Amino acid sequence: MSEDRRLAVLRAIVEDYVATHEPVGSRALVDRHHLNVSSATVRNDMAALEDEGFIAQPHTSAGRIPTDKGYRLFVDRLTEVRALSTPERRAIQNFLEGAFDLDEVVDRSVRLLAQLTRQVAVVQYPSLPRSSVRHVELVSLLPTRVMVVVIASTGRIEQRVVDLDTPMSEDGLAKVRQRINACVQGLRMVDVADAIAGLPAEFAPVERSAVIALVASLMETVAGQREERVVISGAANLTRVPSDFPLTVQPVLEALEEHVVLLKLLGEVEASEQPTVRIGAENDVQQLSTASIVTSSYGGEGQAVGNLAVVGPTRMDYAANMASVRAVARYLGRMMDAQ
Amino acid sequence: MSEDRRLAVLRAIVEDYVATHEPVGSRALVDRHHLNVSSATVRNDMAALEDEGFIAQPHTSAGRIPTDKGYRLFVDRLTEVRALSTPERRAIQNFLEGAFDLDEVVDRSVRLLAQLTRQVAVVQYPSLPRSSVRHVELVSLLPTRVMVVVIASTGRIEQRVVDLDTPMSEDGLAKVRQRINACVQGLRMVDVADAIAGLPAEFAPVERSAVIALVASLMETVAGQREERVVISGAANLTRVPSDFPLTVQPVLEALEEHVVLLKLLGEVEASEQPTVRIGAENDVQQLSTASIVTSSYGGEGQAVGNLAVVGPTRMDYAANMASVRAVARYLGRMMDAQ
DNA sequence: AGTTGGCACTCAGGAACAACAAGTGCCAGC
DNA sequence: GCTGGCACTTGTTGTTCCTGAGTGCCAACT
Repeated sequence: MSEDRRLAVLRAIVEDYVATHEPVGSRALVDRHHLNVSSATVRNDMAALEDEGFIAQPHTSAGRIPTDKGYRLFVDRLTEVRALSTPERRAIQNFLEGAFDLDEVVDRSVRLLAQLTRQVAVVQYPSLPRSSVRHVELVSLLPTRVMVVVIASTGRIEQRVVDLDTPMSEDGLAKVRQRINACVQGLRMVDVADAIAGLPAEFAPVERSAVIALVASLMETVAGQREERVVISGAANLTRVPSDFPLTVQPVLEALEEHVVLLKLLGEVEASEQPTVRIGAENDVQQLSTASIVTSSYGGEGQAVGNLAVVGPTRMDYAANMASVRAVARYLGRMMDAQ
Repeated sequence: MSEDRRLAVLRAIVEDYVATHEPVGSRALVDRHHLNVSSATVRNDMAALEDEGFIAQPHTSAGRIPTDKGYRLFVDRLTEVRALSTPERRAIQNFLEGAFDLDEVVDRSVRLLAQLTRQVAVVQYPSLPRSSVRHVELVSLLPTRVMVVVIASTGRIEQRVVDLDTPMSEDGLAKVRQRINACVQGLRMVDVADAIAGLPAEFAPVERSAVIALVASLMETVAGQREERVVISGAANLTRVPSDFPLTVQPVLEALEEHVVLLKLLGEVEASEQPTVRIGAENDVQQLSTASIVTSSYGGEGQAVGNLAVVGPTRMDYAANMASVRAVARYLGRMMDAQ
């Protein structure tokens, strides 16, 4: 009993099941794939695969379906992430390049990804702490009220209003603005706090308390206390599945509406630029134990600034989805630089 | 045959059907509501209501369900928008006031609305053309590249990058910034274009082309060519309906993902601060012909700057949803001012 | 006229049952 | 180690029959 053929059988089962969404039997298998053996032989292999836990039977007289473990083996050993075709890449690029600002880039990316994969797509905004400062702006709203605006290298804009206890003139504000920018421009967000900590000392005592307030507010902003933002698209794709999945569509949708859950989902995999796959119960979000997630980070110049993902049933086309995720992540990273 | 009783019967049918999601028969009706007549009498009334098109039978031997026309009559003549209870209002206010910036206000509003109504909620960002200018900022990225940032009175921030054909110094930029703000601060967006059209003429010829580019970019920004933004929440609520609705959940979800459709939906009703209801086929979006929409505009000081809506099956609790929509619209409008 | 009890009629939904088809496990033989 | 054959299991499909909720209509009552 050759080990190779057993793997080939597993691959065939996964492929067929993904295509048809129906348990696949030994007969159908030999018909559709040119394994040059009889159905009885395949049956023996299947029995072995079942013993090892790679496939399972929904009920005694039905075909087999892959288990999570089976998908895992499939992804690890039997899948090549194939590159997208040139026209496909062109389409992606054209679509993303039409965007004007960050909101639009992110919005288009997530929709594109949902469309390419026909699954639910999730894209995280560039994480503030992981990007750098392009410019800090101080806008005087009232003599004692200033809006602090931070423009990140990724194009993301963060703002916050501060009330000062002593009024500050436009000129004074200009001076502070100038000093702050001199200190922090180009710095990574995480380094900003240290860089400006000493600033208030430079100023005359009458201005100092106001400067302290401004600096504090800036620190808060770059600390990114505020929850990271994520957007999702393609929820409708969840409903487009045959009919037994609908039962599980509600918990999945609910989970996806919880930004906390989403961020956890995206956050777990810090590292790789290569797409990562988590299958069924492998991901810790209980409600998503019937779903698989393909994640990747994105970012310009090898520096990851955010993550994106595709969520779908475990019976998804892993190869295609990994390819799409990788492609969108790359172009998105490139856009971050270009902005 | 009293006209009043016929209306009472219709009301009872709507209420029961909304509660149970099952066709309601004459027997059940007299049991649950204290109409002091026999089921035979109610049957006569029902036959009349059916002739007039207010109710219908799914099949011969079943109870009646309201038609769109029936819901319409119910909403117009039989519904009082009851105010929310004080604790409810308090909860809303507390929840919304915790928000830091516009994104968070909008995000919280839409989630709140979805939670209150247990339907899908949609909130449009404050429309740029309908709000006014708080501040314009010009940020020099390179000598020949400037980011134009417009901060609206609602807290919304819009940005755009311009390439200049002649470089511009920081000082020059400061002068332009100062002049622009002097012209446009506090103006309504629609009036901005006129106000700055004459500006380039004030500047020396060497600077003029750059100023023209900046002014043009600012005009584009306030024109709001860029599509209006909307956010939705509560998609999971669509799946929480009994079981015959699932068939229609997909087109609804799809429609909701199309921002164009959403904006159309929200845009149709310009006017009233009072919640407006569109029932089933009354709204022109074909995919939503099995859904009802409760819309309202919101805005500070009687000035509408955006719309929000709740989308659900025609068999929704209109009174409650109208109350929630109105309440959230009010608080949201108040937040716009406060920011 | 308006209301009511009574009654025959309709029809969706469920239960019970048979026939069927797909698929399996296992075994003897090549 | 592979294969054909065969008995066995079980979900699916279709049929029939029954039940109950609900109706429409009519004759009688107020």
